[in-house]
Amino acid sequence: MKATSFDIAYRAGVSQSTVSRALRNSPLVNEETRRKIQAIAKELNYKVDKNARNLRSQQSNTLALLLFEDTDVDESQINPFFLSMLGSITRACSNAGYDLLVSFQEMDNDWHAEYADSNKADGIILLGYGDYTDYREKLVQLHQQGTHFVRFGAEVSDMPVTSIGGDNVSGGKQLTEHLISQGCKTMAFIGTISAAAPEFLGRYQGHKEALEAAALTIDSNLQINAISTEQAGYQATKELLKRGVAFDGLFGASDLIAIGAMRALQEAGLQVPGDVAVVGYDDIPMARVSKPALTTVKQDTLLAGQLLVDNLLAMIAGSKPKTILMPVQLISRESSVK
Amino acid sequence: MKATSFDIAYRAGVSQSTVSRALRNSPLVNEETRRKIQAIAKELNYKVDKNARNLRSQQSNTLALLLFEDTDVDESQINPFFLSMLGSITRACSNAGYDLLVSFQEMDNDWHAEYADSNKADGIILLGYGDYTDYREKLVQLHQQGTHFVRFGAEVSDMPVTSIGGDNVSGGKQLTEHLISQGCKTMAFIGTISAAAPEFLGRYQGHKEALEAAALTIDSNLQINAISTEQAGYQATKELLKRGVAFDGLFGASDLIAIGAMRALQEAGLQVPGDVAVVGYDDIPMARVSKPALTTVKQDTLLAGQLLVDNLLAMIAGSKPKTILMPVQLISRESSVK
DNA sequence: CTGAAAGCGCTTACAG
DNA sequence: CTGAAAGCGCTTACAG
Repeated sequence: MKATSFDIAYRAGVSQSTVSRALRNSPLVNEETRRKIQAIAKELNYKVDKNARNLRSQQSNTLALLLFEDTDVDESQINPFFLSMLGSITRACSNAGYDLLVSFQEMDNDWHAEYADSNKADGIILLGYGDYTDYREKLVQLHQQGTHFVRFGAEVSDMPVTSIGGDNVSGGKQLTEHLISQGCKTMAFIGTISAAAPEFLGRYQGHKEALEAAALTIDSNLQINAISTEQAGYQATKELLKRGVAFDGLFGASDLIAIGAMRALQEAGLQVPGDVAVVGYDDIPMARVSKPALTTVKQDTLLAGQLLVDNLLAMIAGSKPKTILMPVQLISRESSVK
Repeated sequence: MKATSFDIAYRAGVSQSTVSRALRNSPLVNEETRRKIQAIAKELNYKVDKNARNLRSQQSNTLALLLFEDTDVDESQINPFFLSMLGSITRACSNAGYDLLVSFQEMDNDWHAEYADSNKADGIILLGYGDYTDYREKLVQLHQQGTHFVRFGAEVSDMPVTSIGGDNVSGGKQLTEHLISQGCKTMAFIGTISAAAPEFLGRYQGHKEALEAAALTIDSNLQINAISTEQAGYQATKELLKRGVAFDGLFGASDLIAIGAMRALQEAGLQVPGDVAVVGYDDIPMARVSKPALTTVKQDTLLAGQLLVDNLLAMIAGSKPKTILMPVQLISRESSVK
């Protein structure tokens, strides 16, 4: 069957302890002995048993990635924005010699206890926008338990948590200034404005700041709540059109919302960007492909994934939680250029 | 610190063995004793240590998902088609009480030894199209080692491996028949035709069968190799246009290829579908959004993910490998309807 | 530099 | 139904 360190010890004529040391590159081993042992290990196709190692050393060398979804979203669809972070997270983990456990969670599950307490993972990465109110409570519990975790998203007030997120206020501002520069005077905003959705709230705040700076009016009739799906964006925009308040610019709080909004506008016979200029947020792959291609704000997901892992590892090693605000980048495409 | 089964035993006034049994719902425990133990466990926030359990019981209760990429693809991008399976795979795993380890691999790495030998995972799920030649060799090794694994994709000839895949021949045939029904007479095929890419090969075969059945000619000048990226589809189509051979239908071997192809056609001043009808393959989210929306073949990724997990678990439990060919579904959209 | 020994926290025959 | 004991395969003080 599977070779153990005792099998190697026997063949090498040394003790099992020495095998263990040699394989872990301990300096406490004669160079020649080490080479001999490593040769035998290779020959026998030996791999250290992770369960034994982890049990003994009391660490799992594993990180857990938990993805959250709004429960009202189609089960099969994950927000493509978070998916795009998966690549850099897995890569950063494997570079650090860590394994990555991935799981989708409903907000209301018992996930906050599951991973760290069972020694499955040394730390947790949290990804996903959901109802912040539920979420916050679990975060508090995680923190009280002393679990190491990091999350992508807006800063969590009055709690020492490592949050890495894009600068939503700046992104919202840049997009709105861009719309203004294209001549837009009356702008709609589609996306939930609530403390439960701090990302969207930040974008909306930037949006307002830009409007105020340009002395443009903010009409609450031109804002409609929507979660981050194409369908929600479509419905909200149809609802908006029903209200009969004219607008020449539309800010979708996410790309999915904006893409749904464009569909609703086009179905209503409006030209994008001619009649209404549209912008989104996230720069998901779809944004390049939609017609017209969507102007948006890009968050550097590659960097974010790397930072998430690096900071989690640092926390496990004992450093303090911190907040990182990543710069965002405006990507101008056809949907907003009049 | 963290509670152990001994802590619970002490408080409950029973032996540690009884605690273990009670928590695993063994019938060998008095109902009242069990309730008492479970209450204490809950109170202490006790979770079974996975490493200890796994070491003792010699199974990891974990599956590994390995995603492969062509090395020439942008590092940050994963084929959205495979990503869409991630959701159903994680869900199927957690329903079965298994954890899922996710990792991206380069084809040339040592992944085939990494997981099973170290007892990290009881079985492996392989996802991704890559160069089949390299791939096949590793599969043989995995099989020889007795590792349990399943893969999504075309059947592997003369090797007992569980392969679950869509019916590429049927899909290729359906799409081509659809193009013929729209009046196309001369069709281009963009996608690598090689034994190293059996998925595309199957689609091409179905394509040819449909053309032959309709007595249409197959011009090798109208086929160009391309891997599954938008960029490759774009480049190949530009190359095709340079050849100056006229065509009125274009079959992209994947949606990404087809979307790149549409861009090249449109840039060349051709109307899709007016001048050239275009079809793709996979039904990735982008296909709905592109303009014109892309006609394609949908593979049931939800079902596929579930089957992959179910069959891997069955193999671990001792059942024989098998091949499953899943039906595919034509989705007709604007890009092909003249 | 090396070996003997303890022990990580469980599960599971074995005996009662 | 319950307990005492062995043992999964390692790592790591401890002693030399």
